[in-house]
Formats: sequence, C-alpha cells, structure tokens
Amino acid sequence: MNIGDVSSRSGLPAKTIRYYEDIGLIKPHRSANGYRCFAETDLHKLAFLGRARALGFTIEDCRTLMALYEDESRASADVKQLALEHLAKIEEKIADLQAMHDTLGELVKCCAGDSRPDCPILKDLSGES
Amino acid sequence: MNIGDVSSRSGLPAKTIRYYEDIGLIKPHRSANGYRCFAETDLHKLAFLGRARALGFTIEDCRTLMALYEDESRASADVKQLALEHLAKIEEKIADLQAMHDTLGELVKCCAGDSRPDCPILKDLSGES
DNA sequence: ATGAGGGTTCCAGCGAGGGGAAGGTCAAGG
DNA sequence: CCTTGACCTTCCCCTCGCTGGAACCCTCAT
Repeated sequence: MNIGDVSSRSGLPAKTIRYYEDIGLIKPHRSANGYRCFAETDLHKLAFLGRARALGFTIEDCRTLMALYEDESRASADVKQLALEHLAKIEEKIADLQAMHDTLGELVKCCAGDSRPDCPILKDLSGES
Repeated sequence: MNIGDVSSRSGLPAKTIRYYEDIGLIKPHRSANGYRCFAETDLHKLAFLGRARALGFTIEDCRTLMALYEDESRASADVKQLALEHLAKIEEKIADLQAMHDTLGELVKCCAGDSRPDCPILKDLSGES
C-alpha cells in the first residue's frame, strides 16, 4: 500500500503518517522507487494511534500504549495506570474550563449587550470589582 | 518601574511582559540605560491582560478587548458578542473532553488492572470491539 | 510529449510563551 | 577603585502535534 491508500483507510492525513514515521511510531518499508510501502500491520498500528489520539493521549502516551500492546506479557495494571493518569488530566482540564465558563457566563449575563459603552465584562477585566 | 517590579506586581513573568511588548499589546517607555520603564497605566493593562488570559481569551481576543476597553464610545454589544463566541468555544472544548472522559472512563472501569495481560483498553484501541 | 496525480524531501509556521547564553548596568561592600 | 551579585537587555532555540508549501521525482494515460 502507498501512503494515500493508508491515509484514506486509516482516516489520518498523509502528513500525519509521515510525521509518525519520523518520530518512530511506525516503520513502513520502502519500495524500489523510494515510496513508503505499508503492510496491514502498519495500517493497524495507525488505526490504533488514531483512536488513542482521539481519546486525547499524548504522542508519548501513544508510544507507551503501543509498546504495551505489543508486549504479550504486559500487566493490564500498567495500561490502567496510564489511562487513569490521563483521565485525571482530562478532569483537571474540564474543571479549569468549567471555572472559566462559570465566571465568564456570569459576566455575560450581567452585560446589557446594547449600544451603550457600559460593560461589566470590561469592568471586571480592568479590576474594578 | 522596571520589569521586575511590574512582574511581581502583575503576577506575570518578565518573559511574558516582554512578549506582550513584542506583539504590540503594551508600549512601555525606555530609560536612558535602555531598560523598559513602566507607568501605572502599563501595569493596569498588564493586569487586564492577565485576567483576560486567565479567562481563556486568545491573545487576539485580548487585543480586541483592550481596544474596546480604551474606546470610550464602544458598544457593550461588541464586548458581549466576543465573550459569547469565546463561551461557545469553551463549551465545545468541555464537550470534547467530556466525551473522551466518558469513553475512557468506561474502558478503565472494565479493566481489571492486575498482572494479567488481558486489557479492554488495549482491545478497544486496537479496534476489536 | 505532456499532463495529471501520485509520491519524496526539507523548511517554516501555528500559540503563547519558556530556557538559557552572552553581555550591559547599577548599588553595595571590601 | 574593584568586585560581586542582582538586575536588565537582545537573541535564538524549544515546546506539541501537526500543517502548508516549495521543489522535485515517479507512473500512467492520452
């Protein structure tokens, strides 16, 4: 398979696939003409990576997850720990965003949103509380 | 005021303050020795920027907000619209993160997390559903 | 022969700064 | 007077996960 086929079958842009090779996540062979030559296992790995990235795992997490996946003697505890740490980071981000949302939501609610210059949002940002 | 004073009084790192000057958000004067020389108004602007950034506004949003703040004849509607757009982006991010959280949470719940290699998380990532 | 539509490499850039080097300036202490 | 240490300056590279584009090569159909 050439990169275009792998791209459409995995849903990942060709650029991303080249990048993943660059950083050593996959190691496709090369044809005589220099083109990357992907096997089914490469496609499978790329799909794995796509799903892991979609769950928000970092590239380094993905590297670890792939290694665990390929290690037949892994302990599921290691996978679970990684997932739990990631889950905690997600929760933290949600909490941060939620705090912003609440604060900004309050300010927005207090803003008339008309043609007058009076604005509680700007007032808050400027420090007049 | 030198940059160190402004930094400690605004809570922003000196690097960030120099960066904000670089991209034209503030324009401190210079002393004879080449040091940046901040007035109270600069400090005030930096505090404004700090609060806007803490609410998750992008630098470009901050630029617009500052312009609105300094425009005595602004319409609060313009501020509110910017805030509402930002609020929508925040909500979108929260929704994305929440979806990840839910999916990953389910997988984690199903994973024994012991010394055996069997792992529903890896199973899901590998596409065996 | 030529054009379209693959593929390849390499370089630059995004946002919002952070790290650190190399050097100038200033006040206090010996 | 000299030095030390704490500031300040500019400059350039690094982050993360790609993305865009330039310049070039390969293959097949017309």
